[in-house]
Amino acid sequence: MIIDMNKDYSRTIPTAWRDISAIFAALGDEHRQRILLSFEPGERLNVGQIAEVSTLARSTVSHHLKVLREAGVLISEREGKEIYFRVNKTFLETSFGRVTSYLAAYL
Amino acid sequence: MIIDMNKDYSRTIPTAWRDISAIFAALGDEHRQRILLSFEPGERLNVGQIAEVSTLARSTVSHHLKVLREAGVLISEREGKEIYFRVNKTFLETSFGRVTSYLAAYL
DNA sequence: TGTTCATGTCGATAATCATCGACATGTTCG
DNA sequence: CGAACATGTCGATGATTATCGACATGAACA
Repeated sequence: MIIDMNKDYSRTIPTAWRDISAIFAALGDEHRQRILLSFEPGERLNVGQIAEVSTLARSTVSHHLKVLREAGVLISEREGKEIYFRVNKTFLETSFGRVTSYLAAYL
Repeated sequence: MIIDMNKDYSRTIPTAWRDISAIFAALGDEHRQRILLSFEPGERLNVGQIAEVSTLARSTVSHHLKVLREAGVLISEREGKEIYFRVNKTFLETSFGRVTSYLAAYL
């Protein structure tokens, strides 16, 4: 049974890292961290609310929210005129869990 | 007793996120991910060995290793002419652990 | 000491990303 | 339908980062 061969740099990134790499990239930015951390447990915030407490222009916040959503960190759902964001806690937990397991087993 | 006030964007990033934000930034890059993943458990690699399996110039690899070292992901130790890198597994485990705990408690 | 080898650093250029205001889209409601 | 509002998108500009080759540093060893 073949396990991941290390040493060959061009091999595919292991499954455990697929999701997490987008998360890393998304959360490598401080503005996006602050956006994530501005959520309270179970809370939903719309773009206006997030932009309001931010120091950035609304369109810039919108951009960061897109990055966070595409990485799976946040989930968006339209509600009338507004679009509410919430933390994808389950996804984050399983992703970090997978990475922690991979770390323990293979690094 | 005051806990972290959310909603105020300019507040300081919580302690659990201090270390991890540099890790996120460091591991947001695919080249740096591949470097990390090229280590086998307990293995130590020198710059030449890492550069050899990489597609990048040696000086570029050196740059990425610096980023990884400054983020605490890798530890370097000189041994004669060579400088060996190894994964800072303990640091990564505790950092990911803290984030997982914070995630469970506050998001 | 001087040569060789491994690595770090520097400076220039290229590539990527962040930021903004203006405009487009889509929703509500009169 | 048309006005008002919330959000997304676009294009331009500025800022940050990646990348490389050339050179500097530091260790081993004849």
